[in-house]
Amino acid sequence: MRPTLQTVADAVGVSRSTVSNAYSRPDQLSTDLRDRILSAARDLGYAGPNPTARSLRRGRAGAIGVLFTTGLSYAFSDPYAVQFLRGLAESVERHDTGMLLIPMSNTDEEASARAVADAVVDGFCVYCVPEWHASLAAMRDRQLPVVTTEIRDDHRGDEIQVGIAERPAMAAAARHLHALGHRDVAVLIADMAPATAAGPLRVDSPDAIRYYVDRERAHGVAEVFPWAEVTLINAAGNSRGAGAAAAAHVLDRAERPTAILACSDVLALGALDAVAARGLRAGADISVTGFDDVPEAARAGLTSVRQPSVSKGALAGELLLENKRETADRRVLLPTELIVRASTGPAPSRS
Amino acid sequence: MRPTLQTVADAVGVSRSTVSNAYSRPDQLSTDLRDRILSAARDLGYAGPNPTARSLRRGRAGAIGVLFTTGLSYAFSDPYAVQFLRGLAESVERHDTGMLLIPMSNTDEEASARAVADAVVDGFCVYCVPEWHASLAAMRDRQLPVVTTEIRDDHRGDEIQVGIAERPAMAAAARHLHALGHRDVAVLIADMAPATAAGPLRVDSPDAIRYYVDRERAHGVAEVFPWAEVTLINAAGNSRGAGAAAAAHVLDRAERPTAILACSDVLALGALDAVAARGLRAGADISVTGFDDVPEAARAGLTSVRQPSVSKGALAGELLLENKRETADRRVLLPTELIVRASTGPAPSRS
DNA sequence: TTGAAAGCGTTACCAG
DNA sequence: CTGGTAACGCTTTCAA
Repeated sequence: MRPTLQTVADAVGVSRSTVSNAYSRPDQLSTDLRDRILSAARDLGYAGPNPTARSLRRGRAGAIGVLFTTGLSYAFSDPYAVQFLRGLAESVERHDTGMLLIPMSNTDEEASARAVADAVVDGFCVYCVPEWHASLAAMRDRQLPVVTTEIRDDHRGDEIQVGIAERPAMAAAARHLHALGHRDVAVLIADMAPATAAGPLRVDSPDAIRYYVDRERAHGVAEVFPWAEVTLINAAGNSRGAGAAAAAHVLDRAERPTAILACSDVLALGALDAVAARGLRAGADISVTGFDDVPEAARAGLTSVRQPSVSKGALAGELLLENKRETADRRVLLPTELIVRASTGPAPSRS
Repeated sequence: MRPTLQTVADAVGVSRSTVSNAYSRPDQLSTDLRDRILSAARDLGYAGPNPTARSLRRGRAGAIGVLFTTGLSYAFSDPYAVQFLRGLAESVERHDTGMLLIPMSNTDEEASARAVADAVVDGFCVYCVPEWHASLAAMRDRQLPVVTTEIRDDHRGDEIQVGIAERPAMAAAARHLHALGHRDVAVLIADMAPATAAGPLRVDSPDAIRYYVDRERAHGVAEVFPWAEVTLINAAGNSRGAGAAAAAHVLDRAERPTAILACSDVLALGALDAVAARGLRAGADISVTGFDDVPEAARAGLTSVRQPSVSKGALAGELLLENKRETADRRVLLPTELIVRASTGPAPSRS
């Protein structure tokens, strides 16, 4: 049998409490005794206080659960996600807390729900999970603090929210294109619902778009361009490849749009790939905008809507772990900014 | 106070065990009683069995800890890491297990060590952590099953190992270049130790390289080219930007090497960026090879050493969670293959 | 099909 | 500075 605190206590001839103190409160006992206990523990092969037992007793798991969609491609392949996660990791670490990754399977929602129910955590951070996913219900059942990256009007209970104003942010990009004379634009969304086909999509209103972020950003475009004249393309995934494939759908048309607004930089970078592959010049023959302003965007000269990804993650962690009481502190709107680069330019005159 | 199993049991007028069964063994009681219990639980606001308590009692944490270096850039920004992680996630999920991310801070090793000591997990997966890191000692103290992605001769205890033969894999790339007539080559390593300066590095033997993977791959190069004639460049980070900056160091020399062997694809892609930025043609003016064969490599026409990243992760998870007994099953060598693309070509004749 | 009892390994409190 | 006592919330025999 594995040695426990008791084993060590017996060996040294002290009580459990003292051994416990030797590990968790070094100042509560003489250095001498502490050393004796620690070395006895080593000799006995005691692995240190059992974290599970400690958690139970302390009433603190020492970790937060991170729910994120696996989508068609793995979420972390988006640099934006990586940055968000880094911010989250930093603040979580400062609170001596870990991150339990809970990938949301799209094929087996029940498995994910079970994972959520069994997660040894003190709270959850939800990131890009479709609102209909079974695991979200399971999460609410846990009645733990929750932070989301979506600022929603239908504020669910007391979820903490940290995010950006999606519509105006995207509208800024749309307005930029409009000012450049563009009138015929396409919007690239990532819709990662299972079994969605990539390709053009015809919906009467942005409201019909399933994912919150896609939907809101589409609304932003609709604020500037009449929705009926906008071409909506579903990339069915959030990756560079998916973006390229989706862009191909409109680039190869006889009457191609003069601009493409992508809902993420990875999609936009893919669109640029497709543009280049056809020998077209971005910013001249066709304009492309992205969203997030990831490092690659700068390198590629991509006009993009910048959002503070790292801070978003850091704040999410901070708010979740400090669990502020005042509602004002539980909803943070972060600023965005349109960064104009070479990928956008005046609309070419139609032939 | 929060309701517990007992609260529900009292309310319904049954024993704790019955309520427990209602959740964990639905077949052990009548549907009727079960429904009564579950609805009472809902009314009382009972959040379901406490995962921590359950873990303690069952002796199973239901998660594995993933140790990875944060390096200078966040580890997941390497597509290779993402693929590995995806494989790991898949097999871990199949075992109804979660993944607890434990980033290894380079600036505060003790914090990481504490995180490892407190992690509620059943085992660890170590991925790209420098061997001297304090957290590894903390991990061994836990005496839990461990899987590494390095096949080492100094086989540490009974760690499970799944990896590739690093030297021969890299030697294949070197041999390919040698056959093309290259004699003056540079090697790009990622060495992410804290406070390392990027730039050329002069070491008497690959043995002096700190990171296992860098070291072994350098050895592979040394099997083909006399080490004294190889230029070693430290990118001090594993990112595209770091690769570009590192490559610049040799590209701007009067006598630049005719080929660059990068220890990862992201570094190689960065090198290609640097090559292109100087108006040089990869595969003609200078050859570049990568390692991993991530999707971007194909897109960029990069010659690379392919390794089965996803399977590596999947196998790591599998072996860790099944915890096979026989030593033969605890060490898996995965195949690699050199994929030749346009980024390598005959060595240009020296002017 | 249900219930009673016995822990799982720790930490917190309070007395000495 | 040290030790006894009482939880923490659950699962698991085993017997009824």
